[in-house]
Amino acid sequence: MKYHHGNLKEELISSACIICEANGHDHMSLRSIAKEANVSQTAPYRHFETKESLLAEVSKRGFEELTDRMQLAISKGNIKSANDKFLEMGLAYLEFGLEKRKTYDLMHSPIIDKVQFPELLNAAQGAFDELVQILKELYPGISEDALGKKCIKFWAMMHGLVGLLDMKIDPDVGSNAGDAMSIVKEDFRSFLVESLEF
Amino acid sequence: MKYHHGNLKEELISSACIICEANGHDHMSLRSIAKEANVSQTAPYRHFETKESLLAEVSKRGFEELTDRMQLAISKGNIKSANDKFLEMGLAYLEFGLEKRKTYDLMHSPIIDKVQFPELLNAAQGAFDELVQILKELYPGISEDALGKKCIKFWAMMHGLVGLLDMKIDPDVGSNAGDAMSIVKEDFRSFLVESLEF
DNA sequence: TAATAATGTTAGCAGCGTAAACATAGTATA
DNA sequence: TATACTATGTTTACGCTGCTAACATTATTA
Repeated sequence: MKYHHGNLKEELISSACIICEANGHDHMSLRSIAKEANVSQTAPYRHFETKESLLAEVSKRGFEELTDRMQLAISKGNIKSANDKFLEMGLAYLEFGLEKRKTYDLMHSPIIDKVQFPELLNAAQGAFDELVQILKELYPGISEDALGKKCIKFWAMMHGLVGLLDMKIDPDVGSNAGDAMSIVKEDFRSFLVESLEF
Repeated sequence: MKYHHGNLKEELISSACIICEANGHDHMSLRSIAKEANVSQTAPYRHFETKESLLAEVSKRGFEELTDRMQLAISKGNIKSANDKFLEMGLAYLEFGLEKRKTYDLMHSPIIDKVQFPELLNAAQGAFDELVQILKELYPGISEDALGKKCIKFWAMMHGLVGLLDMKIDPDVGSNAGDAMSIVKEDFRSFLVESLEF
């Protein structure tokens, strides 16, 4: 057993990512992460000033993965039109939110002050910029003001939809209404198409 | 100093509401609440099984206040049309999210499993039902399916907008884009009117 | 009036984030 | 190569946390 680990920082981060998605960021302790890496409880403090800064790193990687997924979604060979790209991107966003729900929660949790972590802020901005680009493509010649509004609306709706997932609140509008997400899932494409007509 | 407090449960809840909105639910300890009520650290356990169940009560009251605000907004004397009611309700929702941001965060935090607290679930459903009612009024004769979709979209967008507030992410579409919320605030009404045409 | 239930206190556990002091290993400089 | 310096690890300890168990006091009910 050598004294120096060699790759501790990276191992702590990836462990944190796994534990965060498994247990949720609120059930994740620095000590348990250190134990899993077979180092002492305080070893992480040689690489992260606080627990929050480790969480910020996890959050940052979440935004990076989200960005990657959105880029990948619109760069598929068979996707041609801006409209299709828009749909695929929306789906990619929702899928990320569904599959990495706990990480998604961390990314939007108020416990991390993004202003204190410029790299995190940058990663979050990067994901948002993907959306801006596709909307620019979709509405060529649109005014900046109108584009800004469309971005906000679409982003807000996507974010709100993910939030609805585990709210367990039904749009109780009738006997066979079903839960919110099933409605969205059933025909997400037509759902998104409608929202294009904001 | 009498042994029995007399009204401890209620005092703990209202203290918790205040501390939650002041510090955020993640910077709120049972012990500090107990101290503020001049009782021992463990006294709260005679009224709440866990800390989570006290937070559930705070969250529930948040949803009740939100519901009250939305009801109040549409019952003003000068509001007549369904369209105006819809706008006022949207404003009321956003205002609540702005003014009680920390409480709003708790209400949507994954740390409380709403399924474990039926009364909380009920309160949340109550707020959602307000929206359903107004949309029913706005679109008489609408199919249940279409109504469900409109509810989801509108709710998601409102929720997403509140979330945007402290995301510090700009829709960076130009030099004078301004931040997301200022765009919304500037002309929230026209913003909402547009989203009626989902 | 006596038993019981409700509601408070005290003491103590294990886990947490974190700071301080110290140990070891790798790196740069003389 | 010897030596200083820096990076990265450990040990110990502090105060705070949620929570449990055992006990004390008061209110209610039979």
